[in-house]
Amino acid sequence: MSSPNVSVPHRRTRSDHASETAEDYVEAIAEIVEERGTCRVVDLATRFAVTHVTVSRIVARLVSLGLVETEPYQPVRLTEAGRKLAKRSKHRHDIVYKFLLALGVPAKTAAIDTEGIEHHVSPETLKRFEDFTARATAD
Amino acid sequence: MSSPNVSVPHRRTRSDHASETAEDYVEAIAEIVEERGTCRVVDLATRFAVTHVTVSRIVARLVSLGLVETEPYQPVRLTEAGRKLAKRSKHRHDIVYKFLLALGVPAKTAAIDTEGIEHHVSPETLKRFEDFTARATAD
DNA sequence: GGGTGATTGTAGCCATGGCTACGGATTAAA
DNA sequence: TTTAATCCGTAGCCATGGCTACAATCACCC
Repeated sequence: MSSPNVSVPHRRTRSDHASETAEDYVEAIAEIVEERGTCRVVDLATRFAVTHVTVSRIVARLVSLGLVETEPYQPVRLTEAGRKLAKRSKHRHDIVYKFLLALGVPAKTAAIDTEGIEHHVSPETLKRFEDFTARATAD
Repeated sequence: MSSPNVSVPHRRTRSDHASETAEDYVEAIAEIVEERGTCRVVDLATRFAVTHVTVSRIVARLVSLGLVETEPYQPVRLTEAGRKLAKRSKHRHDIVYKFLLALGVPAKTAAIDTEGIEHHVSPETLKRFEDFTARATAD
Protein backbone atom coordinates (compact mmCIF):
# COMPACT_ATOMS: atom_id res chain seq x y z
CA MET A 1 0.00 0.00 0.00
CA SER A 2 1.30 3.41 -0.86
CA SER A 3 -1.37 6.10 -0.75
CA PRO A 4 -4.07 6.34 1.90
CA ASN A 5 -7.69 5.60 1.17
CA VAL A 6 -9.40 8.95 0.67
CA SER A 7 -13.00 7.97 1.28
CA VAL A 8 -12.61 7.21 4.97
CA PRO A 9 -14.29 9.75 7.25
CA HIS A 10 -12.51 8.43 10.28
CA ARG A 11 -9.67 10.60 11.34
CA ARG A 12 -9.00 14.10 12.53
CA THR A 13 -5.79 15.05 10.78
CA ARG A 14 -2.84 17.19 11.72
CA SER A 15 -4.41 20.17 10.00
CA ASP A 16 -7.64 19.60 11.93
CA HIS A 17 -5.69 19.87 15.12
CA ALA A 18 -3.93 23.01 13.95
CA SER A 19 -7.29 24.57 13.11
CA GLU A 20 -8.58 23.76 16.58
CA THR A 21 -5.61 25.52 18.08
CA ALA A 22 -6.24 28.53 15.87
CA GLU A 23 -9.85 28.71 17.00
CA ASP A 24 -8.94 28.34 20.65
CA TYR A 25 -6.40 31.12 20.38
CA VAL A 26 -8.48 33.68 18.51
CA GLU A 27 -11.34 33.01 20.90
CA ALA A 28 -9.06 33.52 23.88
CA ILE A 29 -7.58 36.69 22.39
CA ALA A 30 -11.05 38.12 21.88
CA GLU A 31 -12.01 37.32 25.46
CA ILE A 32 -8.85 38.75 26.94
CA VAL A 33 -9.14 41.93 24.91
CA GLU A 34 -12.73 42.19 26.13
CA GLU A 35 -11.61 41.88 29.74
CA ARG A 36 -8.28 43.74 29.86
CA GLY A 37 -8.32 45.98 26.81
CA THR A 38 -5.29 44.33 25.25
CA CYS A 39 -3.95 40.81 24.98
CA ARG A 40 -0.29 40.06 25.53
CA VAL A 41 1.63 36.87 24.82
CA VAL A 42 1.97 36.29 28.53
CA ASP A 43 -1.80 36.41 28.97
CA LEU A 44 -2.24 33.62 26.48
CA ALA A 45 0.56 31.65 28.12
CA THR A 46 -1.29 31.86 31.43
CA ARG A 47 -4.61 31.01 29.85
CA PHE A 48 -3.37 27.89 28.12
CA ALA A 49 -0.88 26.90 30.79
CA VAL A 50 2.07 26.79 28.42
CA THR A 51 5.26 28.82 28.17
CA HIS A 52 5.45 32.09 26.29
CA VAL A 53 7.64 30.38 23.72
CA THR A 54 4.87 28.06 22.67
CA VAL A 55 2.49 30.99 22.46
CA SER A 56 4.91 33.00 20.35
CA ARG A 57 5.19 30.27 17.79
CA ILE A 58 1.46 29.68 17.60
CA VAL A 59 0.84 33.42 17.29
CA ALA A 60 3.36 33.50 14.44
CA ARG A 61 1.33 30.81 12.72
CA LEU A 62 -1.85 32.80 13.25
CA VAL A 63 -0.16 35.82 11.69
CA SER A 64 0.72 33.74 8.63
CA LEU A 65 -2.92 32.66 8.49
CA GLY A 66 -4.04 36.28 8.51
CA LEU A 67 -5.92 35.95 11.78
CA VAL A 68 -3.67 38.08 13.96
CA GLU A 69 -1.38 41.10 13.72
CA THR A 70 1.68 41.76 15.84
CA GLU A 71 4.64 44.07 16.20
CA PRO A 72 7.67 43.16 18.28
CA TYR A 73 7.07 43.50 22.02
CA GLN A 74 3.55 44.72 21.41
CA PRO A 75 0.16 43.24 22.31
CA VAL A 76 -1.52 40.79 19.97
CA ARG A 77 -4.41 42.10 17.88
CA LEU A 78 -7.02 40.22 15.88
CA THR A 79 -7.54 40.99 12.22
CA GLU A 80 -11.04 41.26 10.85
CA ALA A 81 -10.83 37.61 9.80
CA GLY A 82 -9.64 36.76 13.30
CA ARG A 83 -12.55 38.55 14.91
CA LYS A 84 -15.01 36.75 12.67
CA LEU A 85 -13.51 33.38 13.48
CA ALA A 86 -13.50 34.22 17.18
CA LYS A 87 -17.15 35.13 17.02
CA ARG A 88 -18.13 31.90 15.29
CA SER A 89 -16.03 29.87 17.72
CA LYS A 90 -17.53 31.56 20.74
CA HIS A 91 -21.02 31.01 19.38
CA ARG A 92 -20.43 27.31 18.99
CA HIS A 93 -18.67 27.11 22.33
CA ASP A 94 -21.66 28.71 24.07
CA ILE A 95 -24.12 26.34 22.44
CA VAL A 96 -22.16 23.30 23.56
CA TYR A 97 -21.71 24.65 27.09
CA LYS A 98 -25.39 25.50 27.57
CA PHE A 99 -26.33 22.14 26.16
CA LEU A 100 -24.24 20.30 28.72
CA LEU A 101 -25.71 22.42 31.49
CA ALA A 102 -29.21 21.66 30.22
CA LEU A 103 -28.34 17.98 30.27
CA GLY A 104 -27.52 18.27 33.96
CA VAL A 105 -23.74 18.33 33.82
CA PRO A 106 -22.23 20.43 36.66
CA ALA A 107 -20.89 23.79 35.52
CA LYS A 108 -17.23 23.04 36.17
CA THR A 109 -17.30 19.74 34.33
CA ALA A 110 -19.34 21.26 31.53
CA ALA A 111 -16.72 23.97 31.06
CA ILE A 112 -13.91 21.43 30.77
CA ASP A 113 -15.80 19.05 28.50
CA THR A 114 -16.90 21.89 26.26
CA GLU A 115 -13.27 22.73 25.59
CA GLY A 116 -12.66 19.25 24.31
CA ILE A 117 -15.92 18.66 22.50
CA GLU A 118 -16.58 21.92 20.69
CA HIS A 119 -14.23 21.31 17.79
CA HIS A 120 -15.78 17.96 16.96
CA VAL A 121 -19.44 18.84 16.77
CA SER A 122 -20.86 18.99 13.25
CA PRO A 123 -23.35 21.72 12.33
CA GLU A 124 -26.06 19.08 12.28
CA THR A 125 -25.33 17.88 15.80
CA LEU A 126 -24.96 21.44 16.98
CA LYS A 127 -28.50 22.12 15.82
CA ARG A 128 -29.76 19.19 17.90
CA PHE A 129 -27.91 20.59 20.88
CA GLU A 130 -29.63 23.93 20.42
CA ASP A 131 -33.04 22.34 20.03
CA PHE A 132 -32.59 20.29 23.17
CA THR A 133 -31.45 23.26 25.22
CA ALA A 134 -34.36 25.35 24.00
CA ARG A 135 -36.85 22.65 24.94
CA ALA A 136 -35.19 21.89 28.26
CA THR A 137 -34.98 25.50 29.41
CA ALA A 138 -38.53 26.27 28.31
CA ASP A 139 -39.89 23.75 30.86
CA MET B 1 7.36 34.10 32.58
CA SER B 2 9.16 30.77 32.61
CA SER B 3 7.03 27.87 33.82
CA PRO B 4 3.40 27.38 32.92
CA ASN B 5 0.57 27.83 35.37
CA VAL B 6 -0.39 24.40 36.61
CA SER B 7 -3.88 25.06 37.89
CA VAL B 8 -5.48 25.73 34.53
CA PRO B 9 -7.81 22.99 33.33
CA HIS B 10 -7.95 24.39 29.85
CA ARG B 11 -5.89 22.44 27.42
CA ARG B 12 -5.62 19.00 26.00
CA THR B 13 -1.90 18.37 25.91
CA ARG B 14 0.35 16.46 23.55
CA SER B 15 0.14 13.41 25.77
CA ASP B 16 -3.65 13.64 25.73
CA HIS B 17 -3.56 13.45 21.98
CA ALA B 18 -1.19 10.51 22.06
CA SER B 19 -3.55 8.70 24.44
CA GLU B 20 -6.46 9.31 22.10
CA THR B 21 -4.49 7.77 19.28
CA ALA B 22 -3.68 4.77 21.44
CA GLU B 23 -7.35 4.27 22.27
CA ASP B 24 -8.42 4.62 18.66
CA TYR B 25 -5.86 2.08 17.56
CA VAL B 26 -6.50 -0.60 20.17
CA GLU B 27 -10.22 -0.24 19.56
CA ALA B 28 -9.69 -0.62 15.82
CA ILE B 29 -7.42 -3.61 16.31
CA ALA B 30 -10.02 -5.32 18.47
CA GLU B 31 -12.71 -4.69 15.87
CA ILE B 32 -10.62 -5.90 12.96
CA VAL B 33 -9.57 -9.04 14.82
CA GLU B 34 -13.24 -9.62 15.56
CA GLU B 35 -14.13 -9.30 11.88
CA ARG B 36 -11.18 -10.90 10.07
CA GLY B 37 -9.50 -13.04 12.70
CA THR B 38 -6.24 -11.13 12.53
CA CYS B 39 -5.23 -7.49 12.16
CA ARG B 40 -2.45 -6.44 9.85
CA VAL B 41 -0.69 -3.10 9.57
CA VAL B 42 -2.31 -2.58 6.20
CA ASP B 43 -5.78 -3.02 7.71
CA LEU B 44 -5.13 -0.20 10.15
CA ALA B 45 -3.71 1.93 7.36
CA THR B 46 -6.94 1.50 5.41
CA ARG B 47 -9.08 2.12 8.47
CA PHE B 48 -7.40 5.37 9.42
CA ALA B 49 -6.69 6.52 5.87
CA VAL B 50 -2.97 6.90 6.45
CA THR B 51 0.09 5.15 5.03
CA HIS B 52 1.46 1.94 6.48
CA VAL B 53 4.50 3.89 7.65
CA THR B 54 2.43 5.98 10.00
CA VAL B 55 0.72 2.88 11.31
CA SER B 56 4.04 1.11 11.87
CA ARG B 57 5.35 3.92 14.02
CA ILE B 58 2.18 4.22 16.06
CA VAL B 59 2.10 0.46 16.56
CA ALA B 60 5.71 0.64 17.76
CA ARG B 61 4.60 3.21 20.32
CA LEU B 62 1.75 0.95 21.42
CA VAL B 63 4.25 -1.87 21.87
CA SER B 64 6.37 0.34 24.10
CA LEU B 65 3.21 1.11 26.08
CA GLY B 66 2.54 -2.60 26.54
CA LEU B 67 -0.74 -2.51 24.67
CA VAL B 68 0.28 -4.48 21.61
CA GLU B 69 2.64 -7.30 20.61
CA THR B 70 4.26 -7.76 17.22
CA GLU B 71 6.82 -9.82 15.39
CA PRO B 72 8.35 -8.72 12.09
CA TYR B 73 5.99 -9.18 9.15
CA GLN B 74 3.35 -10.67 11.41
CA PRO B 75 -0.15 -9.51 12.35
CA VAL B 76 -0.65 -7.14 15.27
CA ARG B 77 -1.96 -8.64 18.50
CA LEU B 78 -3.37 -6.93 21.57
CA THR B 79 -1.93 -7.66 24.99
CA GLU B 80 -4.23 -8.20 27.92
CA ALA B 81 -3.85 -4.51 28.79
CA GLY B 82 -4.62 -3.63 25.19
CA ARG B 83 -7.79 -5.72 25.23
CA LYS B 84 -8.95 -4.07 28.44
CA LEU B 85 -8.35 -0.60 27.04
CA ALA B 86 -10.11 -1.52 23.82
CA LYS B 87 -13.11 -2.75 25.77
CA ARG B 88 -13.36 0.43 27.82
CA SER B 89 -12.94 2.57 24.71
CA LYS B 90 -15.59 0.68 22.80
CA HIS B 91 -17.96 0.98 25.73
CA ARG B 92 -17.58 4.73 25.85
CA HIS B 93 -17.76 4.99 22.09
CA ASP B 94 -21.05 3.10 22.03
CA ILE B 95 -22.57 5.30 24.72
CA VAL B 96 -21.70 8.47 22.83
CA TYR B 97 -22.94 7.07 19.52
CA LYS B 98 -26.27 5.91 20.91
CA PHE B 99 -26.68 9.22 22.69
CA LEU B 100 -26.29 11.16 19.46
CA LEU B 101 -28.77 8.86 17.76
CA ALA B 102 -31.23 9.35 20.61
CA LEU B 103 -30.78 13.09 20.20
CA GLY B 104 -31.91 12.79 16.60
CA VAL B 105 -28.58 13.06 14.84
CA PRO B 106 -28.51 11.03 11.59
CA ALA B 107 -26.51 7.81 11.83
CA LYS B 108 -23.75 8.86 9.46
CA THR B 109 -23.16 12.18 11.17
CA ALA B 110 -23.40 10.55 14.58
CA ALA B 111 -20.68 8.09 13.61
CA ILE B 112 -18.33 10.85 12.52
CA ASP B 113 -19.00 13.11 15.49
CA THR B 114 -18.61 10.25 17.92
CA GLU B 115 -15.08 9.73 16.65
CA GLY B 116 -14.21 13.27 17.56
CA ILE B 117 -16.16 13.63 20.74
CA GLU B 118 -15.57 10.37 22.57
CA HIS B 119 -12.15 11.25 23.92
CA HIS B 120 -13.35 14.47 25.49
CA VAL B 121 -16.34 13.27 27.47
CA SER B 122 -15.79 13.07 31.22
CA PRO B 123 -17.28 10.17 33.20
CA GLU B 124 -19.81 12.59 34.66
CA THR B 125 -21.02 13.76 31.27
CA LEU B 126 -20.98 10.21 29.97
CA LYS B 127 -23.39 9.27 32.72
CA ARG B 128 -25.78 12.03 31.61
CA PHE B 129 -25.54 10.74 28.07
CA GLU B 130 -26.51 7.28 29.25
CA ASP B 131 -29.40 8.57 31.32
CA PHE B 132 -30.76 10.58 28.43
CA THR B 133 -30.52 7.67 26.02
CA ALA B 134 -32.25 5.37 28.46
CA ARG B 135 -35.10 7.82 28.97
CA ALA B 136 -35.39 8.67 25.28
CA THR B 137 -35.47 5.06 24.10
CA ALA B 138 -37.91 4.00 26.80
CA ASP B 139 -40.60 6.35 25.36
C1' DG C 1 13.41 -22.74 -7.91
C1' DG C 2 11.91 -18.34 -9.65
C1' DG C 3 9.04 -14.61 -10.20
C1' DT C 4 5.30 -11.49 -8.90
C1' DG C 5 2.48 -8.84 -5.88
C1' DA C 6 1.30 -7.64 -1.39
C1' DT C 7 3.02 -6.51 2.97
C1' DT C 8 6.27 -4.62 6.14
C1' DG C 9 10.47 -2.28 7.53
C1' DT C 10 13.80 1.70 7.30
C1' DA C 11 15.67 6.13 6.18
C1' DG C 12 14.72 10.60 6.17
C1' DC C 13 11.86 14.63 5.25
C1' DC C 14 8.14 18.07 7.29
C1' DA C 15 4.63 20.62 10.60
C1' DT C 16 2.85 21.22 15.08
C1' DG C 17 3.34 22.18 19.66
C1' DG C 18 5.68 21.06 24.00
C1' DC C 19 10.19 22.52 26.62
C1' DT C 20 14.90 25.07 28.59
C1' DA C 21 18.29 28.50 28.19
C1' DC C 22 19.65 32.79 27.17
C1' DG C 23 19.59 37.51 25.59
C1' DG C 24 17.29 41.82 24.15
C1' DA C 25 13.44 45.25 24.90
C1' DT C 26 10.30 47.69 27.72
C1' DT C 27 8.61 49.66 31.76
C1' DA C 28 8.47 51.29 36.21
C1' DA C 29 10.68 52.40 40.37
C1' DA C 30 14.51 54.18 43.01
C1' DT D 1 19.61 57.75 35.07
C1' DT D 2 20.38 53.58 36.48
C1' DT D 3 18.41 49.36 38.02
C1' DA D 4 15.17 45.65 38.44
C1' DA D 5 11.40 43.13 36.91
C1' DT D 6 8.67 41.78 33.39
C1' DC D 7 7.94 40.64 28.79
C1' DC D 8 9.31 38.89 24.38
C1' DG D 9 12.40 36.84 20.77
C1' DT D 10 15.63 33.26 19.24
C1' DA D 11 18.19 29.05 19.28
C1' DG D 12 17.76 24.50 19.72
C1' DC D 13 16.06 20.26 21.86
C1' DC D 14 12.10 16.53 21.90
C1' DA D 15 7.64 13.66 20.74
C1' DT D 16 3.93 12.81 17.72
C1' DG D 17 2.16 11.79 13.48
C1' DG D 18 1.90 12.99 8.56
C1' DC D 19 4.58 11.85 4.01
C1' DT D 20 7.85 9.64 -0.11
C1' DA D 21 11.24 6.48 -1.55
C1' DC D 22 13.35 2.38 -1.37
C1' DA D 23 14.62 -2.23 0.52
C1' DA D 24 13.34 -6.55 2.46
C1' DT D 25 10.22 -10.24 3.38
C1' DC D 26 6.40 -13.29 2.56
C1' DA D 27 3.02 -15.96 0.06
C1' DC D 28 1.63 -17.93 -3.83
C1' DC D 29 1.63 -19.60 -8.38
C1' DC D 30 4.06 -21.27 -12.37
